[in-house]
Amino acid sequence: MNRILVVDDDQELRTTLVEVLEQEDLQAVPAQSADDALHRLQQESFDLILLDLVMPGTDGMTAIPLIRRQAPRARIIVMTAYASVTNAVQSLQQGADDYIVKPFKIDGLMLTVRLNLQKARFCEETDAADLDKIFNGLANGLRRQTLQLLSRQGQMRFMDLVRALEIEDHTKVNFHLKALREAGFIDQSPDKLYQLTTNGQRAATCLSYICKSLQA
Amino acid sequence: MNRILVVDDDQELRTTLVEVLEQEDLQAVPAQSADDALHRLQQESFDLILLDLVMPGTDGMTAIPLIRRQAPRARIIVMTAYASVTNAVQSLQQGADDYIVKPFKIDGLMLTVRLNLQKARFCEETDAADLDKIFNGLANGLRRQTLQLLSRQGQMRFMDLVRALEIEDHTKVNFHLKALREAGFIDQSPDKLYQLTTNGQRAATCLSYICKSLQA
DNA sequence: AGTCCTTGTGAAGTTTTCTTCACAGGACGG
DNA sequence: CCGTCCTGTGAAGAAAACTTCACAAGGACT
Repeated sequence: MNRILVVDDDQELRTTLVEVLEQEDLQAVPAQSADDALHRLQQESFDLILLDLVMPGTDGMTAIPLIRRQAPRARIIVMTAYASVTNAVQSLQQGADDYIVKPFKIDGLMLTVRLNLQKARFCEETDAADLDKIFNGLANGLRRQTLQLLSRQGQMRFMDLVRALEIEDHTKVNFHLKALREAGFIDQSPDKLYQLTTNGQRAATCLSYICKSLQA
Repeated sequence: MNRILVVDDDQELRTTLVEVLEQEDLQAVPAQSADDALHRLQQESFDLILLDLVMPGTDGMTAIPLIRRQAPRARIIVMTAYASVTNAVQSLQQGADDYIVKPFKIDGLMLTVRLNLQKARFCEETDAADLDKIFNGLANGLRRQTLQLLSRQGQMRFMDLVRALEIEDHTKVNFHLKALREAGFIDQSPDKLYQLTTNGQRAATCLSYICKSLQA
């Protein structure tokens, strides 16, 4: 069952939210302040956090990155009565995942909650196994170069790839291509051209992000 | 010099923006549509992209993830005359980095541009480590868990770490800690507490970024 | 002093990954 | 038809990564 942390200083709203969520078969825990929430996060884990922005003590905006650090996986949904474009942008830049404006209809909130839980679930599924695959794919220099090449060129023939990589022994390249194929990063078009799969593109994107950030 | 791509279907605004940016010692290139922009991104690279949302052809919102894919490291700033909280949230969820409302004062725009370029630069500076080292550090599941743990907890004693990882044989953990230490990702405080180094934090950030990008 | 727990080291052994080599079928030009 | 290049497979060996084991110094507690 999904666990939700409700952070709001307004006791009435807090308990209402908890009740509503529990009616929907979700496990909800109330927290009356950001510090209370952070404290609770140290002990238990949550899938989703409903966070009020305006609170006494540590305010919600400040709390977002702190929460994010304690619970990197959790979806953070900001709730606020003082909504503005600037404020919404800032919230998301701080690391929130969604933003809803008070007062809201219960239905609207539940939709948002469900949507975010679904995204979280999708993330979990892709998680452990895929991560290993990605890192295995990216663990080798030759494979990284291959992904980058294919990402840039789109499609390539085997020997062109070998020459672009400047490897004498083509079977060595073959070995790594096989590894990439088995990891689901590349496949071959009917005419034998190698190309990235969707997952491969994803991995290449990860890679290029890291690479670029490493170049001074 | 920083390179900026200005994507707007309004010719007048487009040229004005390019002029203003060039006056500020930035290299600006105009694009009249999302497709034009994507095409240009295939050939040249940009540090920052000013993107109008409402355009004929592929609209800006749709273009965001496509641009993001071509230029994972570029800062994307959305400009729109039809601003709303919902629209801003959606833009950022799609992968934009910032959002400004038309009409804007040139000063305000420049501030936003400068701020985003600075963030981009900061990102670049933060990673000076070696790619192989990062991937070696992240190649192993146990090491990834360790980095994440330390990133969340700050400092940990050896045996607490071992127990948190649920590994029976403490020497196994020791082996990987040594690897992480030699890779420069972790070190030990005088009282033997393990903690992330600056590079380790970078690696952990990379890791969590990758996790995140798997959700997208 | 004796007994645990913590925090290690180093070597031996195992597993995984990578490289190299030997070979082979198909395409294609001459 | 012959040689050559493309595209591949599979096995054997080398190298790297990982695990396990044996052991030990230093605290802490009794």
